[in-house]
Amino acid sequence: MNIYDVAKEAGVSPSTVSRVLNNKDNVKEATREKVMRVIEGKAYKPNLLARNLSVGISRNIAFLVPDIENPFFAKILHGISDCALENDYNVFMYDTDENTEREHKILNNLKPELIRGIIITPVSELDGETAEKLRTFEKQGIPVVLVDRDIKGGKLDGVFSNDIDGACEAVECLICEGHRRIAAITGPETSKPGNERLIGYRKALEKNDIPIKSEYIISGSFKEIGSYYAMNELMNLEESPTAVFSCNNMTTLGCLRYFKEKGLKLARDISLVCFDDIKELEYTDIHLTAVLRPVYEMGYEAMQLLEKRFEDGNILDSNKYIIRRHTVNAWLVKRGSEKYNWI
Amino acid sequence: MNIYDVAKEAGVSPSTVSRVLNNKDNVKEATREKVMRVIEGKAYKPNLLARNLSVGISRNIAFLVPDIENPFFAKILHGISDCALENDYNVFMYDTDENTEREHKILNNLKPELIRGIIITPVSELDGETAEKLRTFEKQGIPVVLVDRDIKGGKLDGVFSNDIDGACEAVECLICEGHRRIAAITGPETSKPGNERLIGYRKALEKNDIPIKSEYIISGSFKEIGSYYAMNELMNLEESPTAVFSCNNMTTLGCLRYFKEKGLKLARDISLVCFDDIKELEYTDIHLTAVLRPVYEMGYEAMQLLEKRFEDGNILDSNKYIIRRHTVNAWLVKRGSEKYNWI
DNA sequence: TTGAAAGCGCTAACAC
DNA sequence: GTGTTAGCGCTTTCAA
Repeated sequence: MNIYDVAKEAGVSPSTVSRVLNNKDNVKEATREKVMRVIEGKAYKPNLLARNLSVGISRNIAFLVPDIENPFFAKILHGISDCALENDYNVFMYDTDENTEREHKILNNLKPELIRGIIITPVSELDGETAEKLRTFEKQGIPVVLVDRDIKGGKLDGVFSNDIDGACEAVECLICEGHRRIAAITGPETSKPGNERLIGYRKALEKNDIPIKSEYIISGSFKEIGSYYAMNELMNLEESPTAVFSCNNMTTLGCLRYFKEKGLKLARDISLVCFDDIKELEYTDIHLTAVLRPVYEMGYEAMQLLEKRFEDGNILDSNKYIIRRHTVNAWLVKRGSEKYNWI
Repeated sequence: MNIYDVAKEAGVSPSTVSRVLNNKDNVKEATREKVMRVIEGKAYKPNLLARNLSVGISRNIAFLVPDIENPFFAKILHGISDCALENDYNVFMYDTDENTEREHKILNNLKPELIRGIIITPVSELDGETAEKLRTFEKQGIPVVLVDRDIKGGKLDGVFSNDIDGACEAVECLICEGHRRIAAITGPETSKPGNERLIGYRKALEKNDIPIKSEYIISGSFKEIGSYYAMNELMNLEESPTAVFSCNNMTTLGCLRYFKEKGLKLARDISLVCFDDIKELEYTDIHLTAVLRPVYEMGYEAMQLLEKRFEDGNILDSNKYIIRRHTVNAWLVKRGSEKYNWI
């Protein structure tokens, strides 16, 4: 059943059916109703493939995520997915596995004709190739919205969080507890989150006249295992830290693993504050003091930004191409892990 | 740039270009090379939309998931996504939010022309409408593969786990520890996992001549809050249970919440075994004894089953329509929470 | 307000 | 082996 069948049945031309289907106003009410009756009677649904081919645009968007098993990203995807559903968009999901090459491959295979826009949390901010590819998509009229992480050298739309202030607040909370030997297990410094959280850490120390010791700053690569080794290194220092700032949920797990293995008790032998929450810990003995963010909302808003870009029409047409970057605030929730000698 | 441009450039006809593009064998090697040079030189990529419209099939699949924030499903998606990427399929992700109506809506809006197949964990097994819709897709030549949960009254391909044996083993582990008053916080009995885990629970008790008390069986609806209330109800019984079998990761969190609030200590005041793991608890004081499954692999295999169905060709053509249902084994990992009066 | 016809980019049956 | 041509199902000028 296609548009010709409907036309014949309704005694009009295909173009009229098309007009009705697309809510054009230049069609007589009586005709519209006549056509609608056939459409509903036969439960006719237009073929999107054909329409997309004809018009040149689809209603699919692609989301490239570094690790869908990380609850942070699952929540982002949930937000995107909800907003997309409400506005009748479909979401392609691609897991880049925190792997730059894989990201390139996926980006290369992405068919412009199949997608209307891209939402991405890029693997690395150092990576010029991804940045280049994304800009190419923009030039082709396929807008890109970044989430959480930025890309190399370039301004693209995005939803980010104020990590500097959040991190600073977290570390100051440690300082308030009397800590002076505070270490940081960071992510890749080349990523916006990794970088900004480190800046926040530095800022807090500087503000409080605590000298920054380079041996107290170790990258855990935003991974549990990396963090575990980093923790090990830290605690083997001659003057080991009394407190740690962990830069994301994965590195936090690495810390916890280390503490557990070494029998270090949180809030007694060691203090910990971290970026991002781990909700499963709520009912355990681990009472994480953490910087929280409106994660679901970040995903939801990314999709909204993308739609705004669709509404803008083709960027190439206008010079008034406004970059939209939104930064949401993070906040600290104290639960006890910032304490020391407490128990 | 389209197939005509390539044809002109290479001095052949569009159909020859098409033949080269699709690796048909009836084209002279010299011609093929000539065409390939143009294709590569111009970095020409065929328009998938047009091809799909022409051939009538696409390389997109839809995955309908009840809750992408549940780590279990995130892992399933990861498996699906990896297998899809390897075989050059794209994955549409839809979150049904454990909501039947939403599931129907999504299924209704799914465009047959846009998808080649469906992988779904249906919200409810009681729901005839979803079952009906899925069968309609099958009839249209769009195969469906179930994951984890079954659908009402109908045999469709799927990947499941042996929940009966897994649950039984878990409960027997409690019995071994001397427990007699063992409760179960179940999921919807109308779902295969909910149902089978309950059967496993019953089987374990029967095998060990322990009478089954209906007040010991309460549904937590596979949700944290439902489980929390269920736990409350259980512990207010005159003869409250000494051990609990929790039927999934969400209900486990509900139990933990209750225990925490009431100051009940695991392995001392109460015992707990559960279905599915919560990996974040590994470094805490909660040492869950849990039934594990090869979750990632289940997702990966679901995608493989779907491809097998694609290879089968149109079901309507042949009467030898073989249903492929695979059941993976679950296994128990003891970590201590099955103990009682232990600490 | 409506219809005829060309076109979106590709495939495939048929002819040469 | 290769080219011609008629679709796939829709949109959109242009003319009426």
